[in-house]
Amino acid sequence: MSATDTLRQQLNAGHWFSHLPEPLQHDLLSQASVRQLNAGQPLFRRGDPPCGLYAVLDGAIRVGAVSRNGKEALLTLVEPPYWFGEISLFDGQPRTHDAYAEGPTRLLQVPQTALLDLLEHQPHYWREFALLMSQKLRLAFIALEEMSLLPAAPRLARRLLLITEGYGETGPRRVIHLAQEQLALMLALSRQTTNQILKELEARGALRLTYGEIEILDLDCLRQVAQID
Amino acid sequence: MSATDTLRQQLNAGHWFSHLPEPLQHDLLSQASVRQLNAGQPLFRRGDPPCGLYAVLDGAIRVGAVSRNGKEALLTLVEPPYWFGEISLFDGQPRTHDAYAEGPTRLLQVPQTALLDLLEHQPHYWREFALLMSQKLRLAFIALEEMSLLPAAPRLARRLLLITEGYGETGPRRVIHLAQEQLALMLALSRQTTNQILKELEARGALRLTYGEIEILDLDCLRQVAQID
DNA sequence: CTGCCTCTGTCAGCTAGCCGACAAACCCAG
DNA sequence: CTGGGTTTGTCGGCTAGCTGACAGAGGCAG
Repeated sequence: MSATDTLRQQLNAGHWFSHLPEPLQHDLLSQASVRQLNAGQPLFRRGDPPCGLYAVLDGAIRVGAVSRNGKEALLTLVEPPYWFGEISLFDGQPRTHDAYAEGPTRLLQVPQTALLDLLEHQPHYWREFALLMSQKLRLAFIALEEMSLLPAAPRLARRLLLITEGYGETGPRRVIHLAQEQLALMLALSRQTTNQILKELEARGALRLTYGEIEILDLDCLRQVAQID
Repeated sequence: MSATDTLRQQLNAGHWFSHLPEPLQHDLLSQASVRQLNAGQPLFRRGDPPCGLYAVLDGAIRVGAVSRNGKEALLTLVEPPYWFGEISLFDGQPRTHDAYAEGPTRLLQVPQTALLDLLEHQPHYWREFALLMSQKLRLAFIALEEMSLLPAAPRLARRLLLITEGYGETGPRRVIHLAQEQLALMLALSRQTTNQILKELEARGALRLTYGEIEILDLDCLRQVAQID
């Protein structure tokens, strides 16, 4: 099997890519190059000019921002085989977030110019890329709403459900590899509060906590907490 | 001057529409119809099927959602000449929010089918509509981040700045017609806290409060509070 | 095996912002 | 100009979640 075939197989695990028209899949792969990042290495920062579209192949990318008083907000942890970086493709404006590697990470990059060339000749593909944006906009709206309407516990439960389902992109994952601190940053909670809620969920049998990992045991229990507690 | 010319003039006050290619402006207007809503009348609800793209001509549309325990989150108040409703155009999925008229409201509606027909023949226009989405995604990201990183006062100040600048779509407005309760719902603050912060800003001379209105007096003062307080 | 670093678990304060309550001001329809 | 609905202004008490601190446990490099 060729290297490209391996890539394609890996990427097909994600809904977005696997539902693209075959010619577009081919074009994307033929323009893409693989990049390797070391742990903690930055990919881009807020304010950087557009540099293209990315897919995570191995490892993970932290997408977030740091306020000037040092507090960090983690928007999300992008895991294989999720695509990201499309906003700047559309409006040509600078990056909205910092992105850096969480652990050693392998990425696929499709450069901005190659994409724009492709779209010049195949303008109907704009819609496919916009689909990526619509997914994220829906997720952002949900997050925004939960932030104002829900207390900590159900919010955390919902996020865990989203993560196990790969944010709707992939099949379910039972084990989430994620430090509690990271989860806290995503939910705008303190590490301590996060730990307390997780412990409570563990006591209820919804999940099991181990070092650097959360294992989901009982989806229904989690859903119950996620509704209105 | 014809009715269509009046419309066009009104819509050209917004950046998005005024920067569209002239033929697209024409097509949009020729497919559009004007709708009148009474105060409080719903336009669509969360979960409704796609029904097209809208522009506010007069009045305003409340976009938000109500949780099952009755708490309300107001995402935004859409004012002339802002366009909205484009997510469902791209993914064909149900509406993400409830939308209803705040006071008597005049809308322009371009039906979903007409848009899809148009885009069938002019696929490069997909990008123009995606631009609307990218604006909203950027705003949503900013809101999410501020929610987790900033305390109440600077968050409120920033929102006021955004509103006076028409969220980047129009020129500045000195007087904001908005009840404090609405503002509170947008910021996920209580009405009382919102009032307290506004009073403080008034004492500093940043603004003046009257019944149902906020008049911005000193942008620099507001910016200062908006940074890190 | 050892030492160091990261991550988890758990305290005991503390405080920002919530909630309920109520009075005053404003607006508008009859 | 009157009366009822809406919006603003302001209290005081309450509590969810933050902060800081520290001990223990797991992982890993040498």
